[in-house]
Amino acid sequence: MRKPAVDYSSFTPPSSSSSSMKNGNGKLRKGLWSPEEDEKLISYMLRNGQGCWSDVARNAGLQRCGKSCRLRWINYLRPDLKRGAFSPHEEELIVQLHSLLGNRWSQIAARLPGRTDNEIKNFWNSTIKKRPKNNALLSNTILPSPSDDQFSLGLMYMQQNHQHHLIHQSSNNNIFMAAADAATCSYMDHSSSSGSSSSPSMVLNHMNTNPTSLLMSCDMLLDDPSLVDIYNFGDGLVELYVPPLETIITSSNTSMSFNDNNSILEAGVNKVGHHQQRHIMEAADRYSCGSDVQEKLSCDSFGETNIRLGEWDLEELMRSSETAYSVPHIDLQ
DNA sequence: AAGCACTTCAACCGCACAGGT
DNA sequence: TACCTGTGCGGTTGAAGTGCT
Repeated sequence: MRKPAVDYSSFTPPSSSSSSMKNGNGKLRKGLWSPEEDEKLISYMLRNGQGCWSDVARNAGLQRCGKSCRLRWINYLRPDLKRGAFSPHEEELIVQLHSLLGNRWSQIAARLPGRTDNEIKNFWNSTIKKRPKNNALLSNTILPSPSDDQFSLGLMYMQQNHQHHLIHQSSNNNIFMAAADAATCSYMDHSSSSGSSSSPSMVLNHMNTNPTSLLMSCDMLLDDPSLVDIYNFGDGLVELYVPPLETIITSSNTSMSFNDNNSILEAGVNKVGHHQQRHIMEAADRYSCGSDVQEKLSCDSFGETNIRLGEWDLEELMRSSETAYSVPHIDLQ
């Protein structure tokens, strides 16, 4: 049941006769999409781009709800989707990301360009989940933790030597994730610029449940010139690995403008450097706590700089992560 | 060839959240 | 403040494909 590639060259935008765009009797279709429906949606999206999905359904002449159109486009028709089986690297990445993020499929998918959350979710449920536990991980790091509780306990384990508290599923978790992401990104920069041979893995350290102290921890991580020491696996130091989202994005787009409408990215340099601050802001934005981070950083403006983001060798990271610390799997079932 | 069991994956459902009124 | 609408997410379902007997 491998999905076929979509041939966009065969789609010719229909002459936009508004009367032909109207729905018929108003009865919405369900179930599998026909090639004709696909063609209508693709043509409309290529001509008009994404707008209100209800309007898309209506204006494209589809007897579908907007939600269905969105799903079809995102999961199947989008031109930038990657087709075919998951590569071993993608597979390992999914396992590692799932060990950290749990069933946050959209966040996992965001780090796998061309893959959708639905695709990854299906892949996980049909393939990886069914493997014996000791085969679930290809080489390293944390065992998959299918529940959020396990995820939380894993984090608690990571922090126990610092007498920190359990990070539980709460609004604070977004900030934690932002800080964790930022720490990762910062490390990536640090590692690449210093030529460090340390494992390019994610550090979840000095993190706390309190959003403020968490952000301060993040600042500390980013400001500390001896950052690399954090990765030396001393007592209480735990290494995990999550690839920074933007480094993956830039594998296809080598530059990226931060002068968009996003006010968060208009922040500048104050307490931390450009690079580090950008990581925090981006991560914060991803985890919907941008205002908190912005307040914390109280920054100026990035200006209109197009920032070339660091390239990232996935294979190298995978090799390096073999040294990563393992967090015990805690089965709560 | 037919029937059955299993697998895959597209699509739906229900819920949460944000923004507008 | 309450309600409505749009959007996004994770869980689940069921149709279609595949393999085995």
